[in-house]
Amino acid sequence: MASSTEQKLSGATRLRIVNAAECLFMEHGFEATSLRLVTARAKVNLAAVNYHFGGKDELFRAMLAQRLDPLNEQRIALLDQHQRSGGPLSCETILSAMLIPALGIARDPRRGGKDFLRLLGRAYVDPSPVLRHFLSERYAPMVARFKDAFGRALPQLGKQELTWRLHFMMGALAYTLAGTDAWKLIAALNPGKAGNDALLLRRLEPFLIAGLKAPLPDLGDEHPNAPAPAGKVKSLAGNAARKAA
Amino acid sequence: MASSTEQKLSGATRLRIVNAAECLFMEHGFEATSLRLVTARAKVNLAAVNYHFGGKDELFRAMLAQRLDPLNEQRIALLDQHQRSGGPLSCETILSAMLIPALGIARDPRRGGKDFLRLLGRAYVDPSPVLRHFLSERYAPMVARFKDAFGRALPQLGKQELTWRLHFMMGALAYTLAGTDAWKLIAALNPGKAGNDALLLRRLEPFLIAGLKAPLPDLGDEHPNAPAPAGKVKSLAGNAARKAA
DNA sequence: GTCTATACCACGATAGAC
DNA sequence: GTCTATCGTGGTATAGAC
Repeated sequence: MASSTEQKLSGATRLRIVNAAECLFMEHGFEATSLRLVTARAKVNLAAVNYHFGGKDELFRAMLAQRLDPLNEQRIALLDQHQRSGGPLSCETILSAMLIPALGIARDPRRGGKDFLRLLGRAYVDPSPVLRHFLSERYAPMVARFKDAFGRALPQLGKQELTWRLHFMMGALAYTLAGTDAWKLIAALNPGKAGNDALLLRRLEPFLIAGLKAPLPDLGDEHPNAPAPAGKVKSLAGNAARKAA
Repeated sequence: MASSTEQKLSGATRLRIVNAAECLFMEHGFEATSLRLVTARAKVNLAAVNYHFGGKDELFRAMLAQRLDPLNEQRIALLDQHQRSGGPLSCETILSAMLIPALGIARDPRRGGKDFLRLLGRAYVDPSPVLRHFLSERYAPMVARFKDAFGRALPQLGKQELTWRLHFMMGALAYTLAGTDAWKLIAALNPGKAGNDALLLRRLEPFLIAGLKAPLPDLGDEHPNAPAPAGKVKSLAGNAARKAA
């Protein structure tokens, strides 16, 4: 049942590097973290990063996978557990299988805490194609399982519509977890209190559930106040025809 | 009635720099865009950036403000227009005042098109404190106006709850606009068709509206003087206590 | 006040000695 | 496996020309 991510850990050096990189990447972000800083904290030579990982990018991805894969595996396991326990699942139950493992990370400083979620949210909107491809690959199994589960719970949604709603949901989730504001806000309001993060999720939950269950959009273009029949907009084609470097 | 953002445009150099920076920042992102590239495209000396803007950060912020401020002013103007035309506004109307100006930008390559919205979304999750402060400052007037409008349309929400829901909504919105996936997906599905972006917003709209109107969360046993240990929140913490490998 | 040339120092990467 | 030396490129600061 080991994580499916790990290659051989050849020595202590590799481990020291990822551990140092973890803190620094989460604290300062990718670009603001220099390999010289990482190697200094890890007490290894600068060139060791290149030897063990091949470059800064790959160190980043390795560190990300080490946290992300267990999170998604945990989500799937929780969903499995719910599905084994009988009848059809409610949206609330399915959603909780996504949120609770994330909450567990947010509460565990040893797994990066809120900083990891923030880093994840940032990576999610990063324009770098390699990072995007890496992330979607890592997310794919989890997303597929949950899409299926939500599809059963929301049969009125077509396949396309379901895809979009999950997209919106992941967006609200990513930004909520990623934004510094949310965590700072709850920390400022209730400084001494535990469970603020749980409170945040209990607020996010009804918002997302209602969004998922929302009535189907009216996609007809025939409405009097519908903004754009085809003939009306000409600038879009020009935009799509822009040069792709 | 002019934009409240602009200081004196002393010369052509400053303009040439922002124009060049706009394309490059939007295309490659902040870090991947070098000042040497910008100044080369603008056909000005490298040091001119530092002279006119003080540094790369401030050039970025200046360029961002030039696009963002008109967008938010347009949103406020649209909301004003709706409010002047009579009775209380529906959530749908208020939301449309936010979405339609953004749609206008997405469709206008001369204002950055979708690239600008993507850049905006990225900036939104940037960990840099200066950038965050800059953005929240630029957003503040618009957010305040819309918060007030939504507050009237959703009187059942308390002030705090309203704040959170707007936060969630902005998150889903920013993510949807920022993500490359959404635009690529609609472009792939309907390559020749105009109005795809409008279609996306018509799908996003009911999701957001339903989320805003969602029933109030059950914040359960949280009381000011009842400190909550981990085991307290039953449905969440109980499950969260699973193995932490 | 504007603009230019140039010098700095930190960064990521790499080759080659050990 | 590890280390040193070095390369090309990045943002920035400054001195001085116009």
